[in-house]
Amino acid sequence: MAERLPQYVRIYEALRRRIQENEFPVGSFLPPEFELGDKLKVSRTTVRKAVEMLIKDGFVYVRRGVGTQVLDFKATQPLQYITSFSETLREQGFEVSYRGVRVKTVSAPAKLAADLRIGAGDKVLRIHRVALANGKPIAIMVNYLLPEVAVGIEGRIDRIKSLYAVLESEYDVVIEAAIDSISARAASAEEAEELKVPEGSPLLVVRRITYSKGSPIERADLDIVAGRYEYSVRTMERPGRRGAK
Amino acid sequence: MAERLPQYVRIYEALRRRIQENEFPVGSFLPPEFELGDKLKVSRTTVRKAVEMLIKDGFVYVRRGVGTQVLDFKATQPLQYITSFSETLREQGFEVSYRGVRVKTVSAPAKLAADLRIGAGDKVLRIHRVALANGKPIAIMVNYLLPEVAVGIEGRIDRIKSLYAVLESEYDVVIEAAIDSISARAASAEEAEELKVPEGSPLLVVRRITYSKGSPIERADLDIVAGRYEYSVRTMERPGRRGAK
DNA sequence: AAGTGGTCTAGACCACGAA
DNA sequence: TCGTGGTCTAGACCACTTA
Repeated sequence: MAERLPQYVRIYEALRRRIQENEFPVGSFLPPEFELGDKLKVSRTTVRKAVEMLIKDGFVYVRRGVGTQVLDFKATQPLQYITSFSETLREQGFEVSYRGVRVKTVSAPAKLAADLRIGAGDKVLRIHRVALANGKPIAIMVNYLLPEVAVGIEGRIDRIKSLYAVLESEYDVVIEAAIDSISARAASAEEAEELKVPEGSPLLVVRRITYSKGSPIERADLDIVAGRYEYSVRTMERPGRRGAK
Repeated sequence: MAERLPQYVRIYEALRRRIQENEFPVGSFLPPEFELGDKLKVSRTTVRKAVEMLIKDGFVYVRRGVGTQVLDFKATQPLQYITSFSETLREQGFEVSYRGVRVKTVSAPAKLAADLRIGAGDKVLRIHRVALANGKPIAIMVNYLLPEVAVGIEGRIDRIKSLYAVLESEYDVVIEAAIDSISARAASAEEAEELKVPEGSPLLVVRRITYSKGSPIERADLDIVAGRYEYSVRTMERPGRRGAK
């Protein structure tokens, strides 16, 4: 059971833990990079990779000539990673279940085909579900999967709690990136019926395309009852700027 | 007028340009890293920093033991950076203007104070505007600014096209990160009146906290008419994983 | 076996901020 | 002036893929 993680990841995790356990309180400075390198018996380059991860996750703020300062991470959660709708809800303490699961192989209409970079009319696996949080409808979820990605998944959809987790663990699919487009609209009569809300109720609409090995493998369409879910994301500045004037 | 950019940024820009100009077509491989280093007279480490930027922006996909392959970047736009609402609209070809600008110093209610990490009741500058795209109302924008951040900005709000651009260029404020929380709800009677839509129409609600030097400096509340704007974001996998089982 | 990217070293010099 | 982080070098060895 050897640790297979690179040193910089281990150092990142160690520093993060020490920050979270208040060994480095909010507002204090981390030891200088060369000193961390000496103590941990690694080069400064390796320390810097760990510090870069801390920056990306919002734990520290670095000022050249000054030092690396611990931020109030409790108020600045790291959220720039791919999030799963069902897992996010579970983390918030909801019991997530599904109702009305329908699986079908369908021909992709033009927009979907373009999103998945396949030909219009090509077959995709369509999984339609209503997600319930603590037994209450919260979203209509429709996933369109490339058929070759998860062969035979149709037969076990009912027992799946998180589609992404199953893809990663059972089908060796590593999801590397996702693009989410978020908008809002009013619920149609049909959607209102499925979600048990009045027709015309506002819905938060998330359309996600997930990528593995540089190519799209899935599109997910989520129609979420407004007020029961909030989508959060942390964005960062572009690197390599000079502020002239 | 010397270039003050680091070499890795220049190499990143050069590679990106060559990809976009089809010198490296979609699906082809970039030269190996050591070869790029030789040709450009830099170390492989520097080349790697440039390649990491290309990965983050979704231009290439790297496989160990194989090479660095060019992705279909036209379908996978880089969108993980802080975006300005008004600038995004302008890029889409809309003429953006504002109506009903109201500026006022107000006492922060509890939630706002917590978001900005100030005391409840402390003074903040409140800027309330209705944004118009091609003359048509598209969003109610309310910005709450820490008073010390942009002293005297009240008098020139009318002439400001992009708040963030003015903060960066005129007040030397560098916005380094932002956290957006996105939800949906129905328009109240008052909001409907301001936006010229029927009461109860769905709104896309974006609440953003912007950070400079590790601390919050502003909160923006956007209530956007549904269907006229789409929020897009690209998220990535966590680094440092091993898929056991 | 050969070739690729992934990690890491032990230095060096520069740019910036504070004293 | 001094100490910090920012950039960069010229190597080295490892892990993985393909043949």
